[in-house]
Amino acid sequence: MIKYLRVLKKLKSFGFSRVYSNNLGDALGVSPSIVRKDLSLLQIGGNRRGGYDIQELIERFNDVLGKDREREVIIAGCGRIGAALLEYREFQREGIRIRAGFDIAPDTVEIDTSIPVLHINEMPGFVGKHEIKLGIISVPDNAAAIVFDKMQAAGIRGFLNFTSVELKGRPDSIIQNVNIGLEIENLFYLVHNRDEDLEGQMS
Amino acid sequence: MIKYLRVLKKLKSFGFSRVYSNNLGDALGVSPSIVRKDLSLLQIGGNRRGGYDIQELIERFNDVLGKDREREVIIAGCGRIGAALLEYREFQREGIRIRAGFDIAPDTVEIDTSIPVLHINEMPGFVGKHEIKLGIISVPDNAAAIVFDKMQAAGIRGFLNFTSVELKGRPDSIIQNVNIGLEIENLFYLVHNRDEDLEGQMS
DNA sequence: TAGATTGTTAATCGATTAACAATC
DNA sequence: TAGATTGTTAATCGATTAACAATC
Repeated sequence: MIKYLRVLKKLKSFGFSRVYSNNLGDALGVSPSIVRKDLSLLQIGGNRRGGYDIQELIERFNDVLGKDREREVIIAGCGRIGAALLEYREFQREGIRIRAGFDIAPDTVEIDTSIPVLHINEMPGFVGKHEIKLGIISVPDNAAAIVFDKMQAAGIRGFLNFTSVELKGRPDSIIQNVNIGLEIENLFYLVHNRDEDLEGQMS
Repeated sequence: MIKYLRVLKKLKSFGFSRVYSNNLGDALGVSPSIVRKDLSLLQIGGNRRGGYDIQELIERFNDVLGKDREREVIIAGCGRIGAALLEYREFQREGIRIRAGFDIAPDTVEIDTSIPVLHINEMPGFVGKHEIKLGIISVPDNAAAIVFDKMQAAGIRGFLNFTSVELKGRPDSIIQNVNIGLEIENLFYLVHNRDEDLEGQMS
């Protein structure tokens, strides 16, 4: 999805103006068929000879992805990971704005940024007032469930969960897990069983 | 995969000794059929009346996942993210050991841990000497490719990539991407298009 | 026109699920 | 034995790929 946009922008910056399902697929690591299907799904027509117009694609993707809307997020838990995210430049570059960080001990958080760090109790009010819809959870595991509930009650509907707690939310909440420990465990497994070729099928 | 082990340990800590494909599936969020298939793939037999023996499953999973082997990893790039990972407790708890961090300016890295932070030039020697097979890449995007190449040349075969650069490696290297920006972008998209119900199919 | 690429349909593939005989 | 659960096969579902007519 967003990968399309990145590739398209890169292509544009290289001076291309049109692209074939073929090229796009290569760049994205998917088959041309999939590209064509995706694009027709977005109701973007190509030219049966000259491929697709890059500028047109970019505009349509910007539209679909809501790049023009306000894209704001808060962070709950400003420990090691949370603080690193507060200072993470990538976000600005992508047009994502971290409105605030929250912690039970905001005074102890030392970060080199102008983003305010407030007490967790102020979170619901802040979220309501600014109509924030997305939140990052980087609190200790044992606080995850409580903080999650509070965030949901405050109106947040999209969650990036850095804890290893499996959060169960309302049906209209979307939870994306980033479980670094699990990721590494899996890597160990894959690297060790690469050649042995045991069951490569299991999830 | 590793999730099985977590659930099984939890069940054990609750005092259970046997479990049904049914229960396990619920806990894992998959169907009983899948559990049965996975387990038979691992060549673990159950009892057609009493389900599976939890202890037996744990042992078998420990074996397959290589929990008993040395599980060591290095971190290249000790900036915001890298430093946070160096101090990340989850790893120890899971039996993963970070042997060292590497940076172009190791002196400037301030971390509250006994893990050594060395100059990136020492990385190949260190990796070779200790036979490290896994590495985390948390350098700036523009250094990603070079560092990746060096790591591969040094013998690392499993990578956790925190940059937004698409790394292309040898066929026997395994690269796992953790792209936080992309994750968030996707969340924005999902939250906004949840109800509108535009194409929920695209990758 | 001839050549090339789209848009779309049909075929393939793989993974999930249902179902049920085997059996503890 | 009767009841319940496994192990496995067949059916279903969805996603990917192949293929090709439409057409620029």
